[in-house]
Amino acid sequence: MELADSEAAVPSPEAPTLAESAPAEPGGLPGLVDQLVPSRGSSSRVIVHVDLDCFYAQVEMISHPELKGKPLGVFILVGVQQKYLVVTCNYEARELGVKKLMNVRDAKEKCPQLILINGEDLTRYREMSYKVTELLEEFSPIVERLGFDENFVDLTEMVEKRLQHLQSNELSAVTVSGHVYNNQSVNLHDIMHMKLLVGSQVAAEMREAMHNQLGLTGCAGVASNKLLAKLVSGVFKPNQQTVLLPESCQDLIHSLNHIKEMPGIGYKTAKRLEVLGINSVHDLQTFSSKILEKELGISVAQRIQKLSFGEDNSPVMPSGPPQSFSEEDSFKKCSSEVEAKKKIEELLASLLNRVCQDGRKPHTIRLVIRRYSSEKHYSRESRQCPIPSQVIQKLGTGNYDVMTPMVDILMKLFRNMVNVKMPFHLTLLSVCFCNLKAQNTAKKGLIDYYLTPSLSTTTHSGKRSFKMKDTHIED
DNA sequence: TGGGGTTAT
DNA sequence: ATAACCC
Repeated sequence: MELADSEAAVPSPEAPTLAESAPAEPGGLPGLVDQLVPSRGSSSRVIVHVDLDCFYAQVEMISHPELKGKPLGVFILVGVQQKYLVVTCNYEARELGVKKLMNVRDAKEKCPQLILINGEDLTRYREMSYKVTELLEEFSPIVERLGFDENFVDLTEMVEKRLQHLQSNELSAVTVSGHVYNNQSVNLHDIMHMKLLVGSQVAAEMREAMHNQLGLTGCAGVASNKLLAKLVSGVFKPNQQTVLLPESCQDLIHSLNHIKEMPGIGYKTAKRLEVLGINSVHDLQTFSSKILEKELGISVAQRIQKLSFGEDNSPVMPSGPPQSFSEEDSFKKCSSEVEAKKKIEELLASLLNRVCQDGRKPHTIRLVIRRYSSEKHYSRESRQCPIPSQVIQKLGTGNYDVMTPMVDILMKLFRNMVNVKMPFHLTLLSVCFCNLKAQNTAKKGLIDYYLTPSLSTTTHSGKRSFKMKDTHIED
């Protein structure tokens, strides 16, 4: 069976096969390779998904080495009922019956010796998370973050280079590192098999480096696209890795018990599919494309139906530095402007620290609220506006008071959303800095003006012209 | 269920 | 500005 990847069906001229790109000189890849290359031509990729084991718990065990070997849970305060939940725990705790998202009461009952750590402050988790990403970027710069504890890396180029440097007699000595999904046997004459095996070796090197340099363990999955790499990385846990060979692709996706388990099909889409009688991967594969497009729109329909076949042509997008910084606080009730201002000031203070460390400067600020509603309607409202250029410039520079003007702006945004003369009941406040730019203060506006006049935020006369989506803040 | 993030519309 | 997705 050919690789069930949509791009494989369309050989692209700019993506030469291994044979075409191999050096013609002796000692490169000799004639043997010609036999190895599939007649179709192939732009098949090798992707690894790296997934840290119970990340927060691992970070805590590094911070508190005396806790190693003991059952450990990380908890946060949640919900309108203000109860504590264990968001993650180490494997010692799991063996004693503690589960993720378990109420702290139940967890303590099951496991009285459980040690609990407050996981509210994400700072150390965030820092360690970026150390992992940076370590992976040393292998290949194409690294995409997914949350704090997962990364995708596109290994295609690396793997092809490694294969090219092998002598023909070494080719048959290539072995897999870790598990092969389904225990499928490897065909040493299949070029994609060889690429994936080399991918599994790189994955092992990555896990080894994470362990040696950062003291972290995790899983890895190697496959021909992101979807499959992610699905296969979870097959053997913890601290193990698995490679998927193309012939076992259908087995892997049919191992899902419900479409909701398919990454990319979230709560809403799953609910709408259920109404249509679609529950399993097979249901989705065989459902009428036309009807699905009518129900979900052509874009979502085509994307998720491809996912159901294990096809995913989405590229690994290098994440680079974060595109936004935000801090939230949720609570039972906030019903006065003074109270809101206090909370906003707290959020802002920590954000300013983070933004200062980053070095880049945010050009937009956003305030997010959630209003109390008896329905479970989980809906947030937000207002954003540009940060005045004078305030931006003072951002990194020590002790000028940047809090006051910022709080001022935020309170204007607040009053734009909330009629403070009427009673209100909020359950969440969040402040977000986005539209980050390398601090290039002087000429940037001018360049922007020439390149994209309609999007420029600064005119030569110095007046502001806001984008439509930014709310004007005036007195 | 929170406290983060991203992209698409 | 919101809604969907991910963790």
